[in-house]
Amino acid sequence: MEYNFREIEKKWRQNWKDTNAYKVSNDSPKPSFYVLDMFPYPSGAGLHVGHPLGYIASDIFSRYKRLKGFNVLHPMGFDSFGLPAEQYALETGQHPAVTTEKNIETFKAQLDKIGFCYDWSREVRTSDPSYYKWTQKIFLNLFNSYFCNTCKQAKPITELIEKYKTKGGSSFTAEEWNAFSDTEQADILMKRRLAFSKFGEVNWCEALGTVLANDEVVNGVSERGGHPVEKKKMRQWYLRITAYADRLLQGLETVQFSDAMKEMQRNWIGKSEGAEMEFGIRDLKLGINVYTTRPDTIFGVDFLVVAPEHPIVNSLVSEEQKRAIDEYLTYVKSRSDRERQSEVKQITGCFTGAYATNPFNGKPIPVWIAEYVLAGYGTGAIMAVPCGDQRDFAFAKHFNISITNIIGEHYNGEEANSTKEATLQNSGFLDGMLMKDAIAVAINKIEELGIGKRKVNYRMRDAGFSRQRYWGEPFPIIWKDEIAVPLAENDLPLDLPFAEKYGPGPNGEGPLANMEEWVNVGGSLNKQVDLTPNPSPKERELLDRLEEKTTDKKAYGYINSTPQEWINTLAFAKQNRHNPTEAEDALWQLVRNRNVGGYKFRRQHPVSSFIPDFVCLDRNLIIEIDGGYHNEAEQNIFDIARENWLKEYGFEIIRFTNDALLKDIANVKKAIIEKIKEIEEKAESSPAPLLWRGGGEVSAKRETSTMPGYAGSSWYFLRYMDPHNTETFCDRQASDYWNQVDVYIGGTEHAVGHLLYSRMWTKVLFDLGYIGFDEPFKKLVNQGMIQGSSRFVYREKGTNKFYSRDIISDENYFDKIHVDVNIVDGVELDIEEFKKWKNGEFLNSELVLSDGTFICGSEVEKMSKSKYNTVNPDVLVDKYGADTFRMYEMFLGPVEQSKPWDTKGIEGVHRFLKKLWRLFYTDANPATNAPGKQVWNDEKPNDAEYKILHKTIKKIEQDTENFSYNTAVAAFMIAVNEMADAKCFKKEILSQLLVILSPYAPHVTEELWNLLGCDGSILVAAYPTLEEKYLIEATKEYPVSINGKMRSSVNLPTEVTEEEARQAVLSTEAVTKWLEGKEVKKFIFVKGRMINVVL
RNA sequence: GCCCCGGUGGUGAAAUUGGUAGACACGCAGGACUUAAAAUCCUGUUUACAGCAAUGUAAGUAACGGUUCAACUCCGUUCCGGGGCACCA
Repeated sequence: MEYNFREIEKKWRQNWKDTNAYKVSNDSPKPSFYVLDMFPYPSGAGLHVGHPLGYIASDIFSRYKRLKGFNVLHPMGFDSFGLPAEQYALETGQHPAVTTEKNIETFKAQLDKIGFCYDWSREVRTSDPSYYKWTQKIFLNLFNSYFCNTCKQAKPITELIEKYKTKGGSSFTAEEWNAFSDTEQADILMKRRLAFSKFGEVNWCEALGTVLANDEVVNGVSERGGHPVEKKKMRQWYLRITAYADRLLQGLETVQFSDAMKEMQRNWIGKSEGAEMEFGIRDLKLGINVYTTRPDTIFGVDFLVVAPEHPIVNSLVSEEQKRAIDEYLTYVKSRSDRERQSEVKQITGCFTGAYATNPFNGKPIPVWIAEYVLAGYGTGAIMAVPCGDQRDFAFAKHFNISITNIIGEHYNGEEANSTKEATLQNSGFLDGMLMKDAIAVAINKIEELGIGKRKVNYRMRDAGFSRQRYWGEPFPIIWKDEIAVPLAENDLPLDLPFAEKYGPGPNGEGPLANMEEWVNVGGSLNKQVDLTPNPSPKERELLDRLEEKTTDKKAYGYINSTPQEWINTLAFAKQNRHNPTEAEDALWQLVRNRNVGGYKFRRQHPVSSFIPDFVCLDRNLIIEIDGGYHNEAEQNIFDIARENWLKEYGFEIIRFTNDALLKDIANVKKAIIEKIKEIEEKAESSPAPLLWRGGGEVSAKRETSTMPGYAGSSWYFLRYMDPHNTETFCDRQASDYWNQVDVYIGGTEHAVGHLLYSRMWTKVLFDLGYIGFDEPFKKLVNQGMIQGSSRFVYREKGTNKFYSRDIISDENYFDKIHVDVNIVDGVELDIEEFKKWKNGEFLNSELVLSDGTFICGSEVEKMSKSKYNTVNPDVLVDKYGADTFRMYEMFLGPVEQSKPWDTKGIEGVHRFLKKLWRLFYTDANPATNAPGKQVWNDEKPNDAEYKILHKTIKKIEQDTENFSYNTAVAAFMIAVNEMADAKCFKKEILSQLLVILSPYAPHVTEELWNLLGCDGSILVAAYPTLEEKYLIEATKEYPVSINGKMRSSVNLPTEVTEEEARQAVLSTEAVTKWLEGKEVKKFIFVKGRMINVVL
């Protein structure tokens, strides 16, 4: 009888399947334990040996915990929405649902071969409607929630609406709120929702006609095809993860992640504390807000720098600098993100001509613009302190700006010094203070003077949540006019419609936009949402008046002729708003926030089918800003006709030319105020009878984006707890029972993506009361990457001759070609296989050998099919069995460590299992055909044998708890070696050894367990209890050092006293030799450890 | 540039609170069994020097320095490798 792993493993896998051995119940008196793997994306390539590393580690831990008496949840599923399937569909026309299904089957078959203890009845797939129904539901929870800034948690948006209705908001009263139209209210609410929509920049690839995700853009060109990619503003969905920045930081204190992982998350969140303060601009009634973390350096400010994109720039530029600034702005616009990033060290900038005033010493400070200041961080403007900041220093040197030194000798004139330890000089009221102390003093002063305030900034941005893609969750959102209307819960799931083509839609929309029937819900919409317009009281009044006046609305031009036209008008207006001309922006800066006359102005706001540049609805005033083309005769006629229409609606119109406005904005302001006064004095200043809403047939469109890959993975760990629930995503009882994931195993590549998003979703669900914990993962273990070890053959350039690596002196004369690692033994090429490889591509090549062998070159690279360095676990499992494969992967080294794969050592582990087998049965003798015999027996073990066992139990427990599996495997080897040496074949010992080994090698241990005649399955055996009494030693071999160097050893009773030890040691021969003629200065005795004699 | 994590035999790697550096394997060398091969078993394997040998002496955990009776382990400086962030004020 011998270790026939193929039969054994097949037999037990079937048995475990038949008996539902891995099925886990939510109803158990045992304590719960949750071990989770990061679920895989089912790619077409299948598994390579790198994938199972983490799965094996978690499987061992699950089995161990189970033996220890826990009810262990250890599920697996698939992150099955995503880009590769869609790209594959684009190329081959195969539907992603089909390829995904196929890939999952392959994955499961491969995983099953390795013998994992997953409860497959709990499998989830993110692309399954029964799963994404709940992804959509949670999205709606996010959509219908806001972040309360006082209680720092998510709350239902209905509470906010109630507050607005009764108490108003920060910039409007309750009355005003109630008078707002639906659109206005929706816009305000959108600014608070946790999942929200706004215009944002996306990567637009004109050549591909599509929007690309960040990871599809490499160095400014598309990953596929290498086409240029530009930034484009489009409506996008976002998650307001910034609201949770602080809690995401604090939560890190409560979880066991590696320091590196925590650090990465902290960096990503990028919290910085400082102050925001205003610098007044001379001769202009303007101020520039800057953000700084070093207010202590305020007296060292030599210039201000504003981001080129900052809206204030236009108002700052002086007449003399206008040309230069325009040129610089043109230059900045011409620069791609790629250039800006790759040429960081290149210093560019331009002086605006404006001067700010240092509020503390009145010093004039030149204001510059430069691309090194980012519009998106802080206020988009900085105070530059060249003596303390290297970038500011380089800038000052480059443009010859004089540098003020406020840190004395700490500044050497050669480079900036960002120390906080210097004593301040030339710093007014801060003089003589240590910089780190001065920070608080300066902030207090700033607040006292009312020129600024303490401010915390985060580098993290809100997370983009929409993709112009097909293979993802559709948004349960319908756009009614400009308002996002959520689907009702019982209309979920909103199924992803079946697609036959996967090309992009119009205007940068995703493939779904091409499916008109699906997109246009219009009149066909019945139960989903009430799409009847709900006019505000003011609108209602206007509508009524209009109804009285006319029966033919279209004749009056009051409304668009079709709903579609109206929607187009709205969209067009929105687009205009986001692409203002220079002059428009300047005027907007002037009139926004009720800055002029206290009236609210809107820009690019539809009035019927017209979109005036600016409109004040309160005073029926329209402001038009004309570019040069308005001088042309044809345009002039149109302008007049349009004015007449608008006048008929009751509007007054004033016009300015671009140039006039930019030249003298103060004058423009005066003109507007005068006009308003004029209107106010008129008797008939009643509001204009206008409509800003479409009429006629009810119409709406579905959101055509889909959710990103991380949507489904942000909450999947909850679904495993209660996977078949049709009432809710996870029953509260189930999540209370299983609670947090106790151990989560996966790679570091998700450090700032998945791990942050799932932490945020957990916090939101916690805030809303759906679950009882606000961190999803208690402990995170990062498995290392298994790299590939590539092999190369070298072909002389321009020939068909290959040379063995060791006879090549200069690689430059050769083409280096990847060769399949599976046809190379170590570095020696299997020449026969090589000739057959790639359908005989190298059949006629000449190989120049050295000493009869052909040696390959080698290099460690990422494991990938294209590098021919992948090793398929199936092959190894076939050859050595799953138990050997599992143990070998663990034996390779610490789980967290990355290492190149090397199949060589697997023999050693396989030998170990065979040796284990021989403790039970001898091998059959093929020569004599004599079968192997049973060697195990029922004899009572002796103390020495108990000692081997319990020593091992102790070590395995420690190592397993610490995920130190490589040393655990070594401990098993030691145990088996010792038992073999001691001829310990006793059932009592062996059966316990099997139990502790079973998490590592489940198949062979189950077989032997049964052969021993033990009860039931080893999967549910009791973990042996450690009995310390067998480990107590009567004597100990104490190492003896002389002056710290190991010289000898002495056998002493364990409970020896120092004095006894001293006498014993000093009288041993080996020691007396060293003592000759010297005096013992010190005798160090560490009980149970060692002895050191100092001479 | 900044922030993490590493650096130990020919190779993968071990080493509780500082306490016998190299466990356990791979590979290699030699041997046993065998007609032979496979399988299995045994011995040796950090380096240098001395010795037939057991063994002894010296050096040794990237480099240098420090703390300590004692340092792979703690501290400082430098070098190398891996990962992350990258104009974040």
